Amino acid sequence: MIQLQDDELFDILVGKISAAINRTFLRAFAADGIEITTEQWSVLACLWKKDKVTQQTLCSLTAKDKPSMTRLIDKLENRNLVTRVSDHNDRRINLIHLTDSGIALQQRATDLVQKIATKTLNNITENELEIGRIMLKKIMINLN
Amino acid sequence: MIQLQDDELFDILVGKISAAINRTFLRAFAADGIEITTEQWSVLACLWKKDKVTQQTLCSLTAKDKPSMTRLIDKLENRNLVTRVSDHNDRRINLIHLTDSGIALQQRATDLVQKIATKTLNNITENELEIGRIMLKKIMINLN
DNA sequence: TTTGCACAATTGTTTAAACAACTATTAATT
DNA sequence: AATTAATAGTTGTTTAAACAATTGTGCAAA
Repeated sequence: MIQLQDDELFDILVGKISAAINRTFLRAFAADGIEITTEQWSVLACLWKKDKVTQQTLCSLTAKDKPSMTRLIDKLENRNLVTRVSDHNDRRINLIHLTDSGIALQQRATDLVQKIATKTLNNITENELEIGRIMLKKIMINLN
Repeated sequence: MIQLQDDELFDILVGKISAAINRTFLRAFAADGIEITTEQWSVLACLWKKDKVTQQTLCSLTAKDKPSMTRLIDKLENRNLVTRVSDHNDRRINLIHLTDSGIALQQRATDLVQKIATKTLNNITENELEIGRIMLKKIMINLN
């Protein structure tokens, strides 16, 4: 029998960890004058890796639904970080392109995230990290 | 240098795991005719462990802020699962009491959560679970 | 061809969450 | 005793997220 209350899995479960990470992110970004939310960052992070993809692709990568993505892209477009470019072959599709500002943001944001990650993972051994990742991966698989 | 993108820590980070758990919970509860949200359950779970505590205590236990807790308690009170009882010694304080319905719900909800937990943790070894918990605990500490 | 189905994205609506500001009560300080 | 500070809880407002329903486009079978 698995003991759930009072432990760290419970914390995941009730979203404590992701909420804490979210807060940390927002504050760190704001402190650095980068005015984007964690969600917006997660989309940008996908684009920095691979640009000019459909909104649907971004949905899959970030596990958000389509309406959420539409509004996330709206905000990123308002801040002039991305643009919607209609696909010539299939007019249903918007390809999301990074703007120059969007591209320019990558280095600063990545540095900042790296700094947060380092702090967040402080004092965790290689082994713990590896096994922990395996556990999380299995959890994700079991949830689908 | 820690590789963040494309892995399971990234999934925590962007809230994928807690969102997935949240969805699973909501659906399982709804399917069983239990009309409470994951957040409401997390408060009830605290109360089933220790009843008649302040809202502030529940805030700490669930890592939510006071306004969120006020509204959570409002909903639980509307569904007749808890009541606010003013403390005689300190009238600022509400002690949150489980009602009979609130107490009665415990067994069903706990069974259901146990079932979800078992499914979610399927195929994860004792060792992975233990090390994973250590990792998550350290992450929580580092975030505070 | 046209009818139906599938897909990409959007809009509408409800519900939750976060931050700030406020009220009421108690404790501390002078 | 009077004033100030601190604590518990609430309310107001903004912002995000989830679900359902809709629009527009492309594809495939009758």
